[in-house]
Amino acid sequence: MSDPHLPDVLRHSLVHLFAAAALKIEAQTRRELELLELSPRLMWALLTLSESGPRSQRQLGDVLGIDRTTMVGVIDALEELGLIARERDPRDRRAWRVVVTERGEAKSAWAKKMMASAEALAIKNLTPAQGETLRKLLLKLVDEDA
Amino acid sequence: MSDPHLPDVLRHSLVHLFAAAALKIEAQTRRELELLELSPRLMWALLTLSESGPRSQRQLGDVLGIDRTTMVGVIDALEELGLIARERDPRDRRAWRVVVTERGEAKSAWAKKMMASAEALAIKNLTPAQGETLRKLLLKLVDEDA
DNA sequence: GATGATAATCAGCTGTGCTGATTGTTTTCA
DNA sequence: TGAAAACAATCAGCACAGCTGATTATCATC
Repeated sequence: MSDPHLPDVLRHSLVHLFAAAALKIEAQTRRELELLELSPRLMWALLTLSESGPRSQRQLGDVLGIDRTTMVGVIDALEELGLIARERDPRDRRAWRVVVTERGEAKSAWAKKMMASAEALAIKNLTPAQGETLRKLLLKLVDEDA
Repeated sequence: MSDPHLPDVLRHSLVHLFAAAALKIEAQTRRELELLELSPRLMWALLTLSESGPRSQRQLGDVLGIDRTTMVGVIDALEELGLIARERDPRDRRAWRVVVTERGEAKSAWAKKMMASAEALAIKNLTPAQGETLRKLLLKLVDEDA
């Protein structure tokens, strides 16, 4: 799904257009994330925790669509960076309560700003109005099924 | 990047919206491709060959963004299905000339129709006008850089 | 004609995600 | 109450995809 002379049937297909658009924004995001020393996945986990409050690893994985066994490593990494902490959940001592540290909250705030600016940069050849239209259409397309 | 209760910052982000939209259409496409007994990748290769004429494996890989060593297997698979044939290129006997067989052309025609119907189904909660707007915005977003 | 580049291929490395088993804890319900 | 089932987290090891590097045959250069 790349560039040089892909035939029009494919170049104009929605499958390709979405994939290419996603790629473009992800590339921009990834570049900025390197400055924050976070992988996209770590950022998603951190932001979700920061926005939705403490969760067990299992719950967080369900929300993010990450396998339970893979989640272990993600949380390990965030903990090593001092961005989250594992606390025993007193109401269910099988589970960890994953909480965001002060440092994690600060990083999360930065990440949110960074996402906004990366988006703006990635769609800069659209007018602001077009950008809004695009977002609205995508939300409608993605949100519900019929 | 999944569903149940992703926080709004992420749910409304373009990164997520594009990824989710791509996923939705890919799922639809993949379902229909199973009837054609093709993987997405094989379809892309076949359609590209059919649209753009015979190519060497290397050229085809460049167009599709597929590694030369991976390309070998793709062409093997298509050949086994009788959809393409390897001919020696008389002007450069190092390279294969990959040509689409009659059967491959027939399959390719089906695949094109299938793509159109999968797209239509995937965006059926948009009006036709909205669908066109979306495609136009995506093309503008993706095509050139500035 | 010798040197370096190029197309296709293959063996084997690497990274990512998963299955299945284990440990400790909770829930269920006989 | 206490035995059986369910469940959170973890780990070891498998499976798969994509790639690096080497090999063979051919071409281009000079």
